[in-house]
Amino acid sequence: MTGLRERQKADRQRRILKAAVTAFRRDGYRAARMEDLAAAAEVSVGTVYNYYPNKGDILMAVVAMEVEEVLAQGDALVVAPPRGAAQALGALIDSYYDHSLIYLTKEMWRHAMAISIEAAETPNGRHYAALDARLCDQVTRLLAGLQTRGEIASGCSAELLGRVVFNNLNQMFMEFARDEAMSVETLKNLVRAQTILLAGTVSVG
Amino acid sequence: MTGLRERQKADRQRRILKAAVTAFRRDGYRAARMEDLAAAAEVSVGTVYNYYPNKGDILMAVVAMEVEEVLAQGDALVVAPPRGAAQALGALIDSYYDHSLIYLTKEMWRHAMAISIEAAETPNGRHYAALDARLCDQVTRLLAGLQTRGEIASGCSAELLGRVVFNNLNQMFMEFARDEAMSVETLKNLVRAQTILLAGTVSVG
DNA sequence: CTAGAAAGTTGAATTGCTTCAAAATTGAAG
DNA sequence: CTTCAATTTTGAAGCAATTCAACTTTCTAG
Repeated sequence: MTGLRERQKADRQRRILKAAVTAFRRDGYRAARMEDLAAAAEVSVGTVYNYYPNKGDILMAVVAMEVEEVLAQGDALVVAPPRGAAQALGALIDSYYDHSLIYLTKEMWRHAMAISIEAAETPNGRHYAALDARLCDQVTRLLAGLQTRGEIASGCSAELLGRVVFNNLNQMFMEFARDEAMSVETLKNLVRAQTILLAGTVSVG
Repeated sequence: MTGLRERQKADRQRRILKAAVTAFRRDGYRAARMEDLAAAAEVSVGTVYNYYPNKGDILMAVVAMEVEEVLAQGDALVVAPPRGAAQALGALIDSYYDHSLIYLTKEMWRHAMAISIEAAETPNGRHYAALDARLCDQVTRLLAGLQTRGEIASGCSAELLGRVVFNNLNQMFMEFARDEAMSVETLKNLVRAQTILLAGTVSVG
């Protein structure tokens, strides 16, 4: 079943990813050289490229870890949202932001975002776009649930509103990543006010 | 006054920028090599670097051209907006999108956006952020004007709403740049619906 | 007009990501 | 235990952006 080859392969994969997270966090994504990273993982540069097609993909693997966890947390909230449109949306958005810097630094996020735009048509970019789409969908599902519970006017499309809310929180997260000095609390407060404006306009009671 | 040196300098600057626009549009930003670009401008690579600190800055110069013209057009609209919140906002946003691919291709936009995030703390990134801020401010000024004219509820902060509208149109523009297949018309229709949702919630009459 | 300083140009060297042909390792069959 | 095919690893070569020390051109003053 688990032959030597397979075990070694899994082990190397793990070592490379671990080395990458360490190096990226310590030196920054740009400054971390593929050679250093390979050395830390105790493989050659060529081997790293056997596991990941390029440097950006390694970063994307880290992003995926972060976002998958965020999505899992978010689903729990969508299933049982707090009372009130503002509370529910606020809780979801806070949970996103609170879990945004566990594996990634702002600098790493900046590069991840840059790659996702720059290389939109590559597996890289598509993967990132897919994660984004799932987050957007999650916001939309929450809004749809709130409509069902009668906490948001049912006249307006949850799709449309969800997209706008998501676009806003996403853009604000970029702002946050851009500005090393901005704290998560500041971000949360800003977006909370904006989201209340958005949801408030269509909320009931 | 205009010594030989100054004339040559201005001439080279112009030649380099022109060569860049041509090369970027023809070969794509990534594929256009600094050497080709230098050759087309009839200078050496080193000279290009004497005029622009790096490849990204050349692209940013082109972005600046595009956005400055967009801002000028927009100001005309802000001064005398059409009747009705939806009409006025729609006109402004359409004017942005209609003038987005004059000098730049989608591919160039993608790289420009990537650079602006990736290198947020460099002159490059700051310049791009400043242009963004001016666009956001323009949207806000339009909204403030509509409030004065009584076409939007004066209870809500023009700052806040302007930011949200801008974040949304900006994010949608990124989507547009990411997707080679999306037409400007599609983009305009999508954003129009979203903006009406946003403005409609606070519009009067 | 000429010498020297100032400003600008040049392209070869450097750097770091990526590729790829040769070498090494692992698994399977006899 | 060999043999050989399949898989994987390796690191040197290739490529494109960027730097920089040597070289030119332009300007200024005498």
